[in-house]
Amino acid sequence: MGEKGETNRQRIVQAADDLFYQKGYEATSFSDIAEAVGIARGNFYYYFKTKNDILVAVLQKRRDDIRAMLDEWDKEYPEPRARLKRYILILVKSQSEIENFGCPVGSLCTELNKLRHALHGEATEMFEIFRLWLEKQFAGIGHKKDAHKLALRLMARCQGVSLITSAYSDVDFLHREVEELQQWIEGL
Amino acid sequence: MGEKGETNRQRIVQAADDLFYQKGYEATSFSDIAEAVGIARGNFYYYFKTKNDILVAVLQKRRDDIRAMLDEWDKEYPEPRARLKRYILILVKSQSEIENFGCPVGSLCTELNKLRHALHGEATEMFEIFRLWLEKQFAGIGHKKDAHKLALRLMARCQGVSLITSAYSDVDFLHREVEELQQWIEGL
DNA sequence: GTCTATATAATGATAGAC
DNA sequence: GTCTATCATTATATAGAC
Repeated sequence: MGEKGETNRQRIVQAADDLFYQKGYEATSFSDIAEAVGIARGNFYYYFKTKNDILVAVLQKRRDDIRAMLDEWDKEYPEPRARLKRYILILVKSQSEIENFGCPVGSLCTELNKLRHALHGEATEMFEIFRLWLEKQFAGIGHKKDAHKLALRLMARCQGVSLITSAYSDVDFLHREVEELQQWIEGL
Repeated sequence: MGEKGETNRQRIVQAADDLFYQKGYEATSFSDIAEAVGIARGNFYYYFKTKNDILVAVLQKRRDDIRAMLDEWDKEYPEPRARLKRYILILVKSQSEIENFGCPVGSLCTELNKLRHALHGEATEMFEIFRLWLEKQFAGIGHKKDAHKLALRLMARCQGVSLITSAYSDVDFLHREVEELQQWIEGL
């Protein structure tokens, strides 16, 4: 595997990642991905044998991306409360994507769950990475006992905001809820 | 259109409704629906010409079902606060379906939005029916000015609970959040 | 590593006998 | 109203030339 090959493989995974998010897993075909990357369908199978293999790679990449993002936040924000507020701020920073396609984590988990897909557990792992990180931050502001409950609640509230925002294409709602969530964290 | 025809048509719509919820719209084929009803694929087209036509009928039925349910609640619960608490109680009453497939309204809206489907607006109409009804109840307990904001917030929170519950298959989380939501309504 | 076929199955959809 | 047969298209997937 030389440099060129690695790069092309990465391009395929990135294109699949985007399309699974924007169109959904089922609705995305090999042709869609191949077209987005600019390679022939046949060549496609040199990198991935099945659609399942691509999903494995996409989920792996997403988990890596999430871990890298949380590491960045840990460096940038020393205070646990500031980290919690940064988490909520994803909604604002990704508002246009959320308005169009909802949350990439939540919508993929929902779809794979309905498909009774073998990789549903790997998708939920994305939530788990966030949850464990959020628990640490809640514990850090003196809610060690409630950390689990609060972490799940915060994720759920952000999921709800994402879903309603995309259903209504209403970013004003998103901003109102982010404000309220920030105040909630502030007051804990 | 005789009685038998009406009944068979209703059976098709009911089967499609269930399958769109449990498997998703894209993942459900004509064969799936025909098999569930117990009729041949060919006969199927006597009732619906396109998959789009079935979705129209399913969305129509869902909206009718929601309106009928809210009318029932209006009769059963005279107090607006009791009505709001009844709304939240859907989560508990449908807990096993939610654990397996999430919220039928939210997940269909998300999928049709990603597909850039022409009927996405009709799906969001389901949320609108709930929202208008919730607004009335919030206004009825003295939150006329905040009614819009609170209605959307309550729907979003229930969506978040449904999504996390299904991702984790964690009905304990659902019960904890329902308890918290009931207290929130109680304290308003 | 990349391409052009091509195999195979399933999909949405139609025609027409009964 | 119901069925069988069939079509066109698209999907995943493979073989093999270059």
